[in-house]
Order: sequence, then structure tokens, then C-alpha cells
Amino acid sequence: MELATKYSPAEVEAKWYQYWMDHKLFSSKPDGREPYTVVIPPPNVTGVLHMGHMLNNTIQDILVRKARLDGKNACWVPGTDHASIATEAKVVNKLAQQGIKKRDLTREEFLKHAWDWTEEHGGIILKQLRRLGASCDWDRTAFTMDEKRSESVLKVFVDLYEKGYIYRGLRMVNWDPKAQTVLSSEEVIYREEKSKLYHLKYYVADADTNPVVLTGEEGEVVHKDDKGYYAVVATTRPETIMGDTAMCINPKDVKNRWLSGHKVMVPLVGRIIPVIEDRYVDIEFGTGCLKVTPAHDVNDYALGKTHNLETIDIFNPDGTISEAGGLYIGQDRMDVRKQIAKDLEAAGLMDHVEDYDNKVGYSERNQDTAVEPRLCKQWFLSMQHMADIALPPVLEGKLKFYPSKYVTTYKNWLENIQDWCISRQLWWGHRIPAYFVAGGEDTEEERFVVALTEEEALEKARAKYGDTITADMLSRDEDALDTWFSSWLWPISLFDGINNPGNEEINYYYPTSDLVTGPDIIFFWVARMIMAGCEYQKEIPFRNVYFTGIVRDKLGRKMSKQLGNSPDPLKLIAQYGADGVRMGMMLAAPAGNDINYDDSLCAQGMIFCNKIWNAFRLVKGWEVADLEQSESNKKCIAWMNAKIKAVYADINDDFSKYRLNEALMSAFKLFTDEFSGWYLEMIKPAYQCPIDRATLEATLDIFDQLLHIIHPFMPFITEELWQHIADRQDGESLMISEFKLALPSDDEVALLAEIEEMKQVISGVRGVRQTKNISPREELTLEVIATDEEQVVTKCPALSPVIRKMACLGDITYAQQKSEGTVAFLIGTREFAIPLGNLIDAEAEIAKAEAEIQRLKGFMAGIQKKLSNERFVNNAPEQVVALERKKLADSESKIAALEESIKALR
RNA sequence: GGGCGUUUAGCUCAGCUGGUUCAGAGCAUCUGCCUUACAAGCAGAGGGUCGGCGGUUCGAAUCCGUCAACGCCCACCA
Repeated sequence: MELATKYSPAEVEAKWYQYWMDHKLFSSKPDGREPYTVVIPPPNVTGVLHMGHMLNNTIQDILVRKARLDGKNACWVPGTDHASIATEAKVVNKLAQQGIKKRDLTREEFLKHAWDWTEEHGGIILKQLRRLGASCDWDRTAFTMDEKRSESVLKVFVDLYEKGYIYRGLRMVNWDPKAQTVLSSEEVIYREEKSKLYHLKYYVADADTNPVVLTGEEGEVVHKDDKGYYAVVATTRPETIMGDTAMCINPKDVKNRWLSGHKVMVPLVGRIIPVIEDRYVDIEFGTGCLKVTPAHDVNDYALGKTHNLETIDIFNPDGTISEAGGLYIGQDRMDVRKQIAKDLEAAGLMDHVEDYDNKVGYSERNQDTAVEPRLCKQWFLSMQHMADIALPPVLEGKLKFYPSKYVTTYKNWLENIQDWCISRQLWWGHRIPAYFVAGGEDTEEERFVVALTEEEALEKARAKYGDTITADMLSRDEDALDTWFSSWLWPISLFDGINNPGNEEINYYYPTSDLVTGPDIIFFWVARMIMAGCEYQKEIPFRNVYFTGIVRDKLGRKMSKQLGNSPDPLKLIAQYGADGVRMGMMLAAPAGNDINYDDSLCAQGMIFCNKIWNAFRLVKGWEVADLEQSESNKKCIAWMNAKIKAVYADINDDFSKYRLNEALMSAFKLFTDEFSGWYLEMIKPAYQCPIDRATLEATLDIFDQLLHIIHPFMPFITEELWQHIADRQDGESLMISEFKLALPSDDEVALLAEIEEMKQVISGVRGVRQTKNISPREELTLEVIATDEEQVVTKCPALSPVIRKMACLGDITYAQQKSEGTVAFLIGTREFAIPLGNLIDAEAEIAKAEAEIQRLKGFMAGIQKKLSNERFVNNAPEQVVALERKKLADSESKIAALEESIKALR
């Protein structure tokens, strides 16, 4: 078979993915094996694959494939998330492009559009994952809004309501004026912003009836102009003055005490408002005077409550000024801010303006939209109970976080938990199973029931409000649930554990093994899944959470559309191959560290593929003959097998600690350095000579082992070659062929050391060639300076041919003294010499040797100082002291050898 | 304002409970080689007072204190 010198991934990858699919090799059913379960963090259904997904899913696939090779029943469940806000926004935008407004549609019409959109774009991202090699059980593909998941969500809502954890409350909530929905506090992102601090004049309005009396105290600050006395109020949001219903000072504030008991006039608006006093106000901030707008600020709302202030809501849901505002009606709040500043200035009501760094909350999903605090009635989930059950498993280490620093973050959040606002004013999502009951409008009380079906709702309504209730008096809540209220059930609902508790699948697959996700959703998702798991399964949802880092560009910038610094994953795969990209992602990705991505990492991955490919070409190209296997081949094979065992033990250890990059690096070095660089060169037959059958077979077996080790990282090329190294039946696959290795035995460990020594000798000879400019093909003689010949590695009958071959040596001789005209090198304390005759530059050799003697003497001086320190000798453990003594002795013998050399050179 | 984390070679990072894994790896760099598996290769080499300062110790990259820089999370100062 002729094989190209370069590996080309494209058709190989497509072929084997199809093969795996055709033979259903990703699929899992409960059986007697140990389960290994992973649920995918469901990407947005209309999303497109980005580098974050690449990293995340590469890691999951590596873990899943490793588990499969370990002989576990691996089940990786894929799916997508309906992402209510994001998807609804996309649909609204698309409709807007067609000139359709959401408000002109009925709920049903809108949902039809949304489903069309979902079907059109949905699942694209999952298809893209296949290109990466993701070995998900696709038959299990789920959607957070499919039938089973929806049913689960509603059941849980009803259940939690009945348990008293879900309630309806009037609260100051975060409002997204663009999406026109409320958000949870976690969905608000605060950004530092350069803004202005406007200082406005609030004139004292009751000076006629209640004259201003100055206290005359030191520190008193009074403002007065020809229009009268005034207070100066600092605000970043001048447009909200229309909602001012009080001005507040601190009772301890000397500066402003003269304002106490007065009334002031809101500039432009003309409303007369009281000056109230509250210790909440920071005396040092601005002028110490605070305008109070109870409808539009969380703190002001609290002040309003304690001081019984009127609440004036000046905004419409879309962020424009409402009728109640009185001025600028219908204009956008941001435009009004600019305009009112001008108008205040013009009216002489602006004292001055300062630059100011401010934190502004933005909607997580509409990042250009500033969130508006708004008072409204919403559904909440009481979280204290959830926090109480979700904290212990993590603190006790039953559920582990990698890296563990996130335990603190998690603990912190749970210990300061706030109730979760779960309702959203959206249509795309799970409609809240609550029914308002008409009548009773005259009372403050809101009449509603929570039920799974309309029939049930009617029953409950009658039971609650009397038999006079009829079906047409019920109207279902228009709102939908927060997306995360469905995602938090994901590890349970995927196995239908809510609808069908205790079924075979949930019993088998739950708790899942590992969750791989970003730390940005630790509160949104991870914490809440733990809550749901503990509440509904009475058991943690996963045993380990691996938090990935953020993928950044090589300059350390976050990848973003605006910067255009995010590569297209599919193009990368086309260019470097999926295996190459996977390796590229993993090389720079220790758990929890951000990765600075650079294309060169993928290139390195591709190069490695090529290496594997060419090693295979070499082995496959050998002609076999019925020769007797040489002792050296036997020994080299034994060594390689031992090496693999040793390295694989390390790799398993790395896996157990989720240090996948280290595991990959070990596998890479094992293949490149040990196998290709050493082993293959050791056993490689001379040009055009055949190889003996036993060695070839052993080598193929070694190749097989290496493919198993590399497979989790690079599934495609390994499958391709595995299929080629032996005759395989249709349906056989590397992916599902169990692989286990014992630890190396004591003999094997000794063999490893022996070969390391041998490698050093070979490298020593090569080093001499390099410095002396001697061709690698020119035969040299190696003199071994030995009095204990048996113990020299070169003396081993099995190894000396290897050394000869690899160092290109003619003779290896043994002597007590090296001959004249040699260049020497040391391995440990043993000296090796190469006679070079007139090639020797005696002066240079002497200088080199002398420099080395100087270095060793300095080294010895340090050790002697240590050893003459009584406290060291008395306190340090015996081995440490012995070690120092050995170092000293070794150095001495090295110096002796070097001095010999110098003498000989002279 | 609180909390957490990071700082080791040009870059990305390993270095567990202080002493042969103690100064490492990969990439990059430099120098030789077109040696019939691979030039996307092979062989060899250089490169770091382990962020600063102080302390504990016979001994510190490792433990303690402190300062600095960077990063992340949380928090209602208008």
C-alpha cells in the first residue's frame, strides 16, 4: 500500500465519524458495567459553534472516550437550550426586518415563528460538534423545551409552589427595557463607565411660611442666590427627577442641617417635596443631599417605604417616559438624560457637572441595554432551603470542583443567597402554570391558582374561591419561566427522572460523573443543578465539575464578534484537521486557566498527526522475513512496553486530577520521543533489510497500545491507523476496545533506568560529533574507561549493537586509562572517550576541562560548607546528609578524571 | 469596599505535605545535517538571583509576614 508522506484528515474524519454513527458506537444503554455519564451544557438552540464550545466539548469528548476505553459504559447526552431571552430577541429582530412587530402578533402566531426559527437553525450547532468528533449518544438528543423536559419543568413548578417555595411578590426588580422583561440579579452585569455627575439646584420652597434659619455652626454649607436658598443634589440620572418624591439628608450632617424640616422644589418639574432625614445617606458623597426616587432605585424604594413616600413610575416598559413623568413624554430615557441636562442648564438649575466613574448594570443578553430598576409583581423561588441542601455536599467534598478555588465562590454565593426571580415577560419559554382568577379586583389580593392543567386549575380555583368560579374566569399567566428554571433540571430530566421517578435510566446514569462547563455559569446553572438534584433526587447531580477557562486570543483578549478575533472553528478543522485542533485546544488548557489561543497550537497538533502517520508508514513498509529475533530487539521491545506502562500510569494519574493537558503532553512525548525517536530507531532494520516477524508483531502491538493512549485526544487518526494495523471486522472499533495496563514491575523499572543510561551514552557521542563537526555517519570508536566492565551499559550484549547503530560506532573498547588524542565525556561518574587523533584541539579541550573543574570545585565548596555545619549534620535526615557526601565523592572522582584528561592532552 | 486567584526561561505552563524530579516541559530561538518514515523532519545547544523585601529553618521556588502588578468574583453608595 502506498501512503502519502503527509496525513490528510478530511476524508478520514468524515469516514470514521460515519462509521461510528452507522454502528451506533456512541449509544449507551444501562447494563452491568459501571456507568460514566456526562450531560452536555446545552448550547443555545440557535447558536453557532465558537471557540468556547470547542474547548468545552473537546474536554468532554476526551473524558468520555477515555472512560469508554477504560471499559465503562460511557453515555454523553447532547441537547440544546431554548435560551428564552436570546432566542426571543433573535426572532423579534428577524420579524422586525420583515416589518412585523411582536405586539401585532398573538402569542400563538409569535410562537409559530419562534418554532420555525428553531427548526431552521436548531441543531446546527450539534451538527458542528460532530465535525469535532464529539461522541455523543445522538439518539438521546434533547431540547429544554421538548415534551418531556417541558412536562418536567411544569411539574417542578407546581411542586415547589405546593411546598411553599414559590411565591408571588411585589419587588424592585431588574428590568430590561429592550427585551421588556424582568431579569434575575445574576443576569445583570455591572460595567464601569465614564459618566457625569450632575449637581442640581433644589430651591427651598417653603421659605415664606417656614423661614430658613441658619445654625451658624462650623461646617454649615448654605447655597443662596437671587432666587433664594437652595440645596445641591448630585445625581448621575437627571432624567429621574420627575419621579422624585423627597430629598434626603443625614440627620448628623452639619452641612445640611439648615435644610431640616423644609420643603424643596424639584427643578423643572416644580413638584414640592419634603426634606427627609435618614442615616442611609452618605454625608461625604456629593453634597450630602440625596434625591429620592422610590420607583426607580432599589435604595430609594427602601427609603420610600420607611418614610411613606409616594412612588411615581415615570417609565414605560420600553424605557420611554410615561404620562406620569409629566415632561418629555414618550422620549427615550437616554435621550432625555442629554436633553434634560441642557434644559436644566438653560434654566439656571444646574449648579455644575463633574466627570464621574459609575457602575451601570446591563442586561446579560442585551449587553447594550442598561437595566432599569422597576417595581413589579413577579414569581420568586425562595432559595434558603435550596442553599441549605446544596452547600454541604460541596463543602464536604462529595462533589468536587476543579479547580477547587471555586468552592469558595460557591460557598459565598450560597451563604448570601437571594430569592430567584423566575418569571420573564416573554413568550418563548415554559409558560407559567398559574391561572389568575377573575373577580376580587376590588381587594388588594391577587387571586390565582397553580396547576398543571386547566381542569386542575378550575378544580383548585373552586376549592379556593368557591363553586361560583367558572372556566372562563380563569386566565393563564402570560409569562414564561427563566431559561435556567429548565436547565437546572437537565441531569434529571434527560433521564426522565421528574416525570418517571426511579426509572431504570435515572437509577443507572444518575448521578452523572463529570460536568464540564465555564465558571461564568456557576451560579446560573451549576449551583442550581445541585439544588434541583438534592431536592428531587436526594443526590448530587454530578461527582466532579471541571471548570474550563475562557478562550482568549494570543494577546490575551477575550474572543468577541466586535474584535473579530475569534476564528471560525469549522475553518480551523478544515485547515488543521479535527485532531489537530483538539490537540491545539488542549495543549494550552490547564483546568481553570484561561487559554491564550493561537493557530500555531493547532499547527502543532497537525504536526503530531503527521508524526503518527509517518511512524505508521515506516512500520507498515517493513518487509517481514522468518529471521530469528535478536536479543537486542527483545530487550528494546521489553523496554518500550515498560515505558508505556510507566507513562500510562502517569497519564491515568493526570486524568484522575483532570490535568488533561499534562496527560496529552505525556502521550505526545511518549510517541514522539520514546517511540519514534528511540524505539523505532533501535529496532529499525538496515536499509532494504527485512525485519523478523516477532519484532514486527511486537511493534504492531506497541503501536496498538499507543493508539489507545492517544485516542481520547485524537480520535480520528488513531481509529484510521488502528483499522490498518490488523485485519478488522466490520463494526470493530478502537473506540470501544477496552484498554488496561498493569504498572511496571521492578524488573521493568530497572530496565527503564538501564536504557536511560544507554541513551545518555548515545547522546554523549552525538554531542561530541556536534561540537567537533563530525558527520553523523562517520564511524567512531568509543573508549569506555571502566574497571568494573560488567556494570557498564555498553557491555550488555543485547544493547551494545544498539548503541553502535545509534551512535554510529565501529568499536567499543574498554580500558583503565583513555588513550591519547581523545575527547571525553562523563555519564554520572563514568568516563567515555572518543579518539579523534589530530581533530583534537588540545588547548580548547584543556580549557574546557579546567572550566569544568572550577565549577565542580565551587560546587564542592558549597557542600563542604554544609557538611561542616554541625547543625546540618545533626538535624538533617541521614539520607540527606549521605546524599551530600555522595555528591562530594562524585565530584572528587569527576575532578580526578578531568585532571587525567588534561594530563593526557598535554 | 470585601473575597479569591496569579506572578518560575522570549511565550504557555509543571513543580503535592520545605532536602536527587529542584530549577523542569512544550513551543520559540541558535547551530549542524536534504541520514529513503516524517524538512510539518533529525541531532545538538543556549536561556531563569523562581515578582520585591523581610522572617522561620541546618536548609525556602516551596512555609509565614509584607509590598507591588495583573486577573476574577461578590457588594445598593446616589
